[in-house]
Amino acid sequence: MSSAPRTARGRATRDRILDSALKVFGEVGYHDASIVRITEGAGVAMGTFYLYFEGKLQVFNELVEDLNRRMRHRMTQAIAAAPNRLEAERAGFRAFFAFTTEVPQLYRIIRQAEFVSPEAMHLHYGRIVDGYRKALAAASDAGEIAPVDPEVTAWALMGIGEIIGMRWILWQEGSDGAPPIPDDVFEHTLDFITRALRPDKE
Amino acid sequence: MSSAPRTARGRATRDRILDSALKVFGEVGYHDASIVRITEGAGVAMGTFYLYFEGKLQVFNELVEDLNRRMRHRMTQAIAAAPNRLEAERAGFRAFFAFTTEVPQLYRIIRQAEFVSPEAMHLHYGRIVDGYRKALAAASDAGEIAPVDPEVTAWALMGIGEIIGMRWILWQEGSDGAPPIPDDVFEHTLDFITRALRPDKE
Amino acid sequence: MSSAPRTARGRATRDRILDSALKVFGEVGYHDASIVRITEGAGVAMGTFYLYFEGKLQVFNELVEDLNRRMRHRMTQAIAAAPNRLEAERAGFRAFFAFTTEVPQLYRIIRQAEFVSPEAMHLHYGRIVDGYRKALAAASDAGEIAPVDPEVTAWALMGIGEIIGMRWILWQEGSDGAPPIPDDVFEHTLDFITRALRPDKE
Amino acid sequence: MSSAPRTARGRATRDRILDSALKVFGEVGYHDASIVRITEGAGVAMGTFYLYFEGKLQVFNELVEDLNRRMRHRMTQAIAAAPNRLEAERAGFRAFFAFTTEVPQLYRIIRQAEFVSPEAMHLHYGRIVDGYRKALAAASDAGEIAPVDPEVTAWALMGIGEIIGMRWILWQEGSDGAPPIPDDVFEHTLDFITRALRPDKE
DNA sequence: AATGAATGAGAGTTCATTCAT
DNA sequence: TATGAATGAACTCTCATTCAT
Repeated sequence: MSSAPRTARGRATRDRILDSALKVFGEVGYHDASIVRITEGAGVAMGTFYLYFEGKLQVFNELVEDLNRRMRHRMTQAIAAAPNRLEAERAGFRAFFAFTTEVPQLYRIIRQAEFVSPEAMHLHYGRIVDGYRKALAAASDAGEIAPVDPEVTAWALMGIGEIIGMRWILWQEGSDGAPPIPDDVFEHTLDFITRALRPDKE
Repeated sequence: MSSAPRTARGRATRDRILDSALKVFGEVGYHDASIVRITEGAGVAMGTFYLYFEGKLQVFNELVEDLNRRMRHRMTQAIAAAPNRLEAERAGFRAFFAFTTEVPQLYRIIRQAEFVSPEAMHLHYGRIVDGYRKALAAASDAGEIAPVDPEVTAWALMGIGEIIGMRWILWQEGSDGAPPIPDDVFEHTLDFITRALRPDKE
Repeated sequence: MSSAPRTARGRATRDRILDSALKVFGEVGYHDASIVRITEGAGVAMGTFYLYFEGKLQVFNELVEDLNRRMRHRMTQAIAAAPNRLEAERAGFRAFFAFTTEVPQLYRIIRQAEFVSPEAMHLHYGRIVDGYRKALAAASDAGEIAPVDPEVTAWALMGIGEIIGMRWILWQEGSDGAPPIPDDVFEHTLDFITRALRPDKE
Repeated sequence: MSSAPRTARGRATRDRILDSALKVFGEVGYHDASIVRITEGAGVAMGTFYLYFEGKLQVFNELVEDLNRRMRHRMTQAIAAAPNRLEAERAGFRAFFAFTTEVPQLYRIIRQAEFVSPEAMHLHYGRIVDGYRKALAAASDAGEIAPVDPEVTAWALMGIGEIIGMRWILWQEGSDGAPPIPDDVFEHTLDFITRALRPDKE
């Protein structure tokens, strides 16, 4: 039976396992990620894994949850000071790409979740869209952006971010980690988004 | 050793296996799809599978290849008569959504390919982008659309199609198949794309 | 998934596994009986086990069922010609001890069932008692034996058979199998039973 | 290394572990009884177990030993005042059933011992039979009972007690413990025994 | 062309036991 | 005296693939 760590040592061990799981899931995928490989990466014995996690699936779900939270946190922080929606988009995408340069596994983990843990996946997208939709609705009402449908637009923007990041961050990943998104790609992406969102000139 | 079917009967068997594989991969995913399940679905014995395919991975690759070809064919056909790029986008997206309503598994199969067969995945996206990029470059040069970066724009559009279709086709899938995309979602999506692409008023 | 054998070869393999399971369960007990050991004893690979059985527990249950059926069959046959209940007891016990000399594992398997598969155990005892009770009730009514309570008496007789057989057959087991029950033990046992059952002299 | 408790506190801890072990072994059986579960039941940490016991097997043996001693003590006490063997049987069975109503686990523990610790099991049955045999031999010589074979008779009586108690005490066990044996079952059982033992009328 | 019995490496998971604290 | 984190051997079970028929 897994249980929460009761000591500082236990907490550290648990974190090392979670870190290792992120790397292994990101590298070889859920199915080819074996518990041994995860624990070896964490420098502990196999049984130790089960002191802290109920099983392979639970650690995966926890990872998705964790990444989602951290990602949204980073984006929220980045957006805070933006004077309007278009600036907010720029800051938000900047933050998103920066985050996934640090944790390129995010793309892979989410896409895997389709079969591994659909609930986790729906939660992930759902949480992002929820916030996005409200912000877009407000901006649309305020005339900061064109009168778009907030729901569809939120999904479209999310789809753009995902595929661009996948193409220019994840797929460029080398042994020394993922590169930042090229400046021109970022600008072209924002051009696209800006055109799609900016209010029509009267 | 697998080999090409020499008789009509053989061809039919092979097709039934491929059909079954599409269903099973789409339903439970590559890893949980067992050869027995695929062959049972095709109404043949397990050994028969290996008469026509070299293994599980090969059948997956063939499936991706096949879906990609059929999808592009449908889109090309649909676009043929379009008078300009914006109309072509409308027709192309219409065709794409129609195709994936028939074969919603496409979304799942492609997203799985990330780990199952990265080459197949890159080929899939690559082929689509290649055509897209050229068309966008031409349209951009011709002033039919705004002066966008063809590569980034192609990816962005693909990302939109994928996520919108996933959300409103795949995820709405019931026991009687996937529904067509709702009209308003389709229109909102095309509003978004149109705004992003239409040339600036001078 | 396990399934019934479809060919003669399959049937033979299944039987060999069942035989081996009986030996191994009887020798080291359910928990220390590993599937590998069972399959090695049957001369097949581990995976073969799962072609014919759903798991370790299922094979155990099947074994209990099988032993119970065979045992009751042997006893029923032996009793058939008995002129009265006391003779039937003699013939029945004779047959029971003969059977368990051939299959001394019976004692061990049943006693294990307490934890391994209580349902199987209840079924085992239940089936025996059912028949016994009816026979005793009839004999009691007919005045062939004393006016005993059939239920309690059935259990008592069963308890006697089990413990005497365990003591003088199972525990005497050597490498060359279990010995028959010593004649005097058998006679003493039947003396005891006879006294307990015979009608009071008027 | 385990060692005898040196303080009153240690003694109490040890007893709590033993109590918990009895419950757990009785409930889920030796193999499914985990040390954690036993220690949790005793309200101590896992490591504490090994301060007082050498291992799982040792605690099991100690339990068998303990139960055997307590059971025989209760029966000896109960029999002490009996005027003859038949009365002694009545008192002894009464005490046995009373004891196992308090500790129904006894049945389960003994039957498990077959594989867990054959020595413990033989010792258990051996000790009971030893006393029984002598008493029966004496009673037989004295003409208090029929001229039975003491050894076989001792085992037969033990077998009766075990199976009747199992059927009407252990198997009736509810969440609030085991019920006493029903009066009529007790009387029928003693009828059976009495008939089997009473001296022939001359 | 088709079958399905057989294989065995490899997976996730459990748990008695040790030992540093 | 007591703790609980850590270990790793051993377990049951799965399934892609082979091959005799």
